[in-house]
This record gives sequence, C-alpha cells and structure tokens, in this order.
Amino acid sequence: MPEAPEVQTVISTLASQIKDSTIVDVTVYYDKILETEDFVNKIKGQSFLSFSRIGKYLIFTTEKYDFVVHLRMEGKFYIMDTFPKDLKHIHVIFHLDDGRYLCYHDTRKFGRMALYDKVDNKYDCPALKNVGWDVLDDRFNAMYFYNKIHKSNRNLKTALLDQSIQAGIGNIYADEICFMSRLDPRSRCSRLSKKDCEKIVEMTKYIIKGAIKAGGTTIRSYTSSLGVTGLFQLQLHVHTKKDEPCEICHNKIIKTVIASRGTYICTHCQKRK
DNA sequence: AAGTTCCCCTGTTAGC
DNA sequence: TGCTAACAGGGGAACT
Repeated sequence: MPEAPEVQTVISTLASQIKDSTIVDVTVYYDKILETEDFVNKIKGQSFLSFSRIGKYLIFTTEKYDFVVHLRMEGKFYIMDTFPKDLKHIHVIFHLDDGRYLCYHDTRKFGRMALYDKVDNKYDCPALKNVGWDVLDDRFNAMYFYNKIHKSNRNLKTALLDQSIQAGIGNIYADEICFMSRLDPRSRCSRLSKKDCEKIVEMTKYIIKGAIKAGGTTIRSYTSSLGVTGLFQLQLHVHTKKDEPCEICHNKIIKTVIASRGTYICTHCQKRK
C-alpha cells in the first residue's frame, strides 16, 4: 500500500516520463474512480505541467486544473507505448499526444481521482481539505504534534495514521516509527511528553526520507515502459516480523490489532505509556 | 467535539 | 480437492 515515499517515487517517475504531455482522450472503464463531475471533458486537451505530492496524494497541475489522485491500497500507473491488451483491473486510460497511454490500474478499485480548479497553494485544494501538513513539511514539528495530540485519549498509532494531523504515514511506517521511537503504539497520546513527540517527529522524518531515497535508488533500475508502481525495498524492523526476534533485544515481536490494523510491536523495547 | 464503526472492493488465506 | 467465509486496508460518511 503506497505511503508517502512510494507516492513520491511515483510522482517523480511520472514527472520525468510525461511532463508536458497533453491528454488527447480518456477512456473510462469504472467511473466510480472519478469523484468530480465532467472529468473527461474537462481534462481533455490539458497538459501535465507540474507534479507534486502532499501526504499520499498525487497532484498533477495542468493549465487549468489540479488533477488529484489517491492510490489507496493498490492503485498504480503504467505508461504503455501501445494500447494495453489486458484490461483487467485497468479502470482509466489517458491517451497522450505522443501516442503513449497512461493507464490507471487498481485491483481493489479503492483509488480515487478528481479535478479541481487550479490553486497556488495545494493545501487549499478541496481534495485536501481534511489533510494536515505533509510529514516532510517543516510545519510538522514536535510542538505542532504535541499540541495536536496531548489532550487526546486515542492511542499513538491512531494519531500517526490520522491524515488530518500529519499526512503520509500508513500502516507500515506507523509501526516502524513507533519502534524507532521506542514507544508502544498502544500508548495513550495524553501520556506522551514533549520529548516523546520530538523523538516521534524526528524518527518519522528520518524513516520517510530514508524510504524515499531507497525508492529513488530502486526506480533507476526500472525499464522505461514497465510501469510506475512505486515499489521499493526498505529494511523493516518490526512490521511483518511476527514471532521473529527483535534485532535489539531478541525477544519475540508480537502481532496485535490497533484501529483494525495489523500492528507489530517489540513489547520489550517499546515502552507503553 | 472526539472517537468509533461501517462501507467500499477483490485477491489471498483459513477453515471445513 | 473444492468450496465458502474471513480477512486486509485508507479514508470518508454516518453514528454515538
């Protein structure tokens, strides 16, 4: 499931591949993907001028619009030199002026795309009205995070996954952030100190930046038309490591459920507050 | 107001 | 072996 680093990889790759391409036609096979009215007619004739990311949202800016995409769990873009033969799971195809096709592929059909009038500050885009600062934005800092959570009765993991506080963390990185911060994700937010928040924010930025670097490294081995999936290899410390020994203390990592998300914890290294 | 639950989907895995 | 049921998960709507 793409989180901020994977989305960054996707947007960077697309920027290098389709910048200044013009959309001459759009074929839609599953229109629930499209959230705004008259999407196809509006986007026809528009060109991909600039590319940005806030949290897990991809933002393609054209002459008139911000074209906003959320990949949710399994959304992927493929660039094809010829019209795809296998249309299974392909829901939207953008025909580009140079003859290539930008294909949106999504097995679970959870992804969404929308078109809004272009704005200078992307945080003002209606698609992002409930989205907090991107995790790499300087405004996502320790005091901001502390002020957002210190009166909350929720647990730490729920706060990390709450995109209205900070945007870009998904289930995998939430576990990794808690591990690196040595805090149990079940800890109550109201019991966390400013020091804890400093550590959490520091580790969040460290992990996300590291993952973006890893993604950037991996992407170079891609052959051009094969696709833009944003997959990358990152060394995980706890997530998916059920029953494996913690690399620090060698106790078994446990799996539990928090906020209906599978959650991995080293209960020895990660303090529950 | 804050927090929780349900729902959207379908490939994969567990259970019989 | 082959079937069905349970499960996974991001985010928004609906609900408490």
